[in-house]
Amino acid sequence: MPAKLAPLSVPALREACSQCNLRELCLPVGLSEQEMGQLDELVTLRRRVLRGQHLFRSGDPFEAIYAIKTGFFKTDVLLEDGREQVTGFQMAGEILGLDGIGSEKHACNAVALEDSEVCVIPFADLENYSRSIGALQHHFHKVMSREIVRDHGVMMLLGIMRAEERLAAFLLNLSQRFTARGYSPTEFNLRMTRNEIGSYLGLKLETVSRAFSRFQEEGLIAVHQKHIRILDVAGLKKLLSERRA
Amino acid sequence: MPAKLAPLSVPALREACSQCNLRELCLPVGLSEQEMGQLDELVTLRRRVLRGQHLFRSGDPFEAIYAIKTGFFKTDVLLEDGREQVTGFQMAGEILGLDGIGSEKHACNAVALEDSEVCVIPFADLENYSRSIGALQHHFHKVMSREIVRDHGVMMLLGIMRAEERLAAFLLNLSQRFTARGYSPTEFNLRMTRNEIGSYLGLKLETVSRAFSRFQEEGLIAVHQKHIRILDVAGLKKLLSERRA
DNA sequence: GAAAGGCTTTGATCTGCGTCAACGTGGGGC
DNA sequence: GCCCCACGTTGACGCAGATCAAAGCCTTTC
Repeated sequence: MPAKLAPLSVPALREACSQCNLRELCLPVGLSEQEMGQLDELVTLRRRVLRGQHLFRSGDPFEAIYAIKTGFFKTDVLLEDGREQVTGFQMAGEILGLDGIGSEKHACNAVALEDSEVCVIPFADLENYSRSIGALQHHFHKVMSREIVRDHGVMMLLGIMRAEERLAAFLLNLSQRFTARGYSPTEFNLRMTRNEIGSYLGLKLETVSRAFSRFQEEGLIAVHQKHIRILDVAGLKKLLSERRA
Repeated sequence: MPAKLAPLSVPALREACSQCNLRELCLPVGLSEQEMGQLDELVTLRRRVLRGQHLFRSGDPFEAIYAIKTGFFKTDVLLEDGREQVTGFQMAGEILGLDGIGSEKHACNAVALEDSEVCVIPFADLENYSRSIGALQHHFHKVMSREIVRDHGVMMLLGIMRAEERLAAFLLNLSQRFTARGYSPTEFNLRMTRNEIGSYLGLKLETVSRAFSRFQEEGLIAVHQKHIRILDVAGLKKLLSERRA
């Protein structure tokens, strides 16, 4: 875990949201042409975060939320004794930093898993704009709400599913999110290590590795290191719905 | 699990937020006298929910969020095969229904664990009011954000803590919330069954029961059925911070 | 006030995943 | 292009918590 700081800030390229190819996935969903133009004033700053660097750390003062323009992140929480819980993996178009609003400090760490770029959305500005742009206000509320629903899904993973169910749910979720971004639903590269997957799913890395091997033996997927090919989507889904003794 | 429906709606008693003794805990936190008066127009409906009844069910159309005036709730998500994950327990002053905003349908079930009363907050109205009352807007965002942080805490429980750590964290959390409401930090009645605690903590009811017994043997608490007396707060906290082989 | 049924406790046994260990492998840096 | 080291795989074994079982208790209902 590299401790280097200070990813550089770059002055805004003049385009922001209205020209962004993620506008159908990200904050501007549902805004009119003209309203989206207003967002261009809101999002005037980008920030590069190199692989392994932190976008923010738990305890940092909260000032902005971040929309991922390119790249891949994980968020995690650390216990004093060093145990780590990965709370999520985020990809392009998704929002980081919502946990910081409540206490005015970030409540988790956000680490880039590959070289990434984020749009900085100063939170006070967002609240101002969303007071005049109803669609922005409403969509922002939806984004937060979906984060809550997503978290409840993870609680189900962790609370009641067995190891292979957890991994199947994880792969199907990734597949669906890659699809929404125009990538293959069945073939992708994992950006995270087995250890990070395990931490997210409440499993040890050996268990994750064994589950991958088992899925491969059963013809559900083909794994080679971080490269995954899903061979039998229905089979993975069946794993999720069937309970066994 | 009783399936009775249709809790009755009662016309608003003319007082709502400005006279409510929960106003320092609930949505109106941080509002001026005058702004709080405006909330009285927003919250014009209460609803009684008897023990065992649902306030809403997963899939119900989302129209309002709810502030608990009196009583105690659980929220849960059910898997098709009948497995249940309790996602939270809510008490007076806390907000229910935030999960529904994103999809316009409720994403969990909310069940009263004792006879309860909630204030109905029509969501479209809340968004309107919060466009003119900045403090309301901001506080609402804080409420949602804290829900996300709370969920991350539960993910930590479920992902990396052992059974006794989970139960200790659960008791300390209840204690702290009772304290904030003016009740004893060390003596209270659980409103939920061992099974519901287990479902929340990702444990089986027998494990919960055994952990209670163990805590009692060790002099940390006194348990008699649903009645809990915490004898050694520091001891419970120590359980959380110390890692063992 | 008695019966019934849900909830809780406790014990015995089982098992899925963790732990420990050893070895394989591929990508990044010199 | 080679070496190194972080990452991944696989096997053997152990244990925390699940499962199965049985009995007692408390609350609700009529």
